[in-house]
Amino acid sequence: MKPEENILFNGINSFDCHRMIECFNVECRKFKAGNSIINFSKSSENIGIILSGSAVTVKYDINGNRTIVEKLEEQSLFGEFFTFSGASRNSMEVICETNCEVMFVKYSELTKRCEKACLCHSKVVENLLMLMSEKAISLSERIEVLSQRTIEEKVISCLQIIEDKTPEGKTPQIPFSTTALSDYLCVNRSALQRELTKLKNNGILSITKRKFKLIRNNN
Amino acid sequence: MKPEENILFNGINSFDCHRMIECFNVECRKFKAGNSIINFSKSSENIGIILSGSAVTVKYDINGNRTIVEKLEEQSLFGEFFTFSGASRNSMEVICETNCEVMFVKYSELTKRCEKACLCHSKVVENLLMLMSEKAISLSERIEVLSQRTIEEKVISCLQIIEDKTPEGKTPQIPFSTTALSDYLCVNRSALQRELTKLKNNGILSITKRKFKLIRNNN
DNA sequence: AAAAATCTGTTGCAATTGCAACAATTAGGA
DNA sequence: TCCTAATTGTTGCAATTGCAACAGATTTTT
Repeated sequence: MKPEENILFNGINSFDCHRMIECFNVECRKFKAGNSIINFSKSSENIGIILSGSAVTVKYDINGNRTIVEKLEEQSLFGEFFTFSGASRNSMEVICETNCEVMFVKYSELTKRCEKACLCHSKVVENLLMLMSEKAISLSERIEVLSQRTIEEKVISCLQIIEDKTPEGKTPQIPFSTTALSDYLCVNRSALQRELTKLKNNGILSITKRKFKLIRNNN
Repeated sequence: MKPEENILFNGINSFDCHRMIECFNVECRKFKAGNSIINFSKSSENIGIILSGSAVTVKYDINGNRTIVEKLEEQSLFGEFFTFSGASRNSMEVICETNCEVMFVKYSELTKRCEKACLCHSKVVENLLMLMSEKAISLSERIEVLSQRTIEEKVISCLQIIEDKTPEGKTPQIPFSTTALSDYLCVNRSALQRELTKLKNNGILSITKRKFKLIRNNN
């Protein structure tokens, strides 16, 4: 995907885009599946945007447990919160799931005022505010899931959020393998498996591969 | 507190502040303890800032269980994520704990370009980006705590974050009662109590009222 | 196509957690 | 001040969860 097709430049014409990409010193890099894009232990000045491929933000705790903090798809932003606040969170890292193209923009470029491209500059800031909001909402959703007390409730809450986001007519789909889902839900894999089987047996859930359907009893 | 003393107007002189407050059509309102400031089920154009008092963002799940999503103190922003993304998360609400003064700014006012006050306008946007980042970080911290597998790990993780934020020389302090802490950690109160007692008996933690100290064995 | 690695699904058992019930203490209001 | 409500601290028991170990299925690599 070309940098100017990125969601950050939404609503800005091609000519202005190219001018800004130059003006902002945008840097594009490619990464191979499995490699680390960025490690938040060293604080960075950059905001990253996935142009193609997918990645995950992971965190390792002291015991070596892996937690998937967030799944990053095409058009996802990362690093922006730490960049803007100056905080540095150790042991967090962005890892490519597939080969990725990534675009980096310096924070200082985004907030500085630039006479040449002032109009579209505010549009970029507006887009950035929207992207950050959406990301924060996905963090809130994660909290909603994790705040459920039992594995069963966590699973249902998670699947319901996915279902609500799935466009009319499409089949809801879990974006993870079962193993990765257990990392996302922060529970033991086999305990998750047990609950999934139970939900299936009780007719509450049907799953084929990653596609699923929740059967609600609307009484 | 006066609107111009608000953190959103950081770094902007008093004269420009007054000009912007007028230009932005800022609205200030007072709320009584226990009342609802805003209900996110109807999407709003406003960003709110607590000028005085404290409030909580609460969420009700399908079973009617109440979860405290966030504690809002003086200078806290709320509604900004939903405002910018246009998403509407039903069943979330901001409730006053004490009497509150709240300032509302329309989203459209913040992103529009304004010839009269352009320089300080970008400063406001920069401030807003920082505030949103900090809020997102506090959401990430919540996830970090909730992603711990056991109550013991959750408590330690939570207390460590508080300790890290406490300025040199001051005693770390839990911002909740034990009962509220169990809501924040999403665990059973008496189970939390049991773990706290265990940590104390094992010499890992000392607590007096809400003030505490973690005794780490740095091997 | 064979071999290796990873993922899925299952189960017994031990550890952790939730629940309920209770007494003791503290905070808040009349 | 006294009374009431809320919070703290404790415990036995039941339910849930984590752990380990395993077999089968699937995917990836050679």
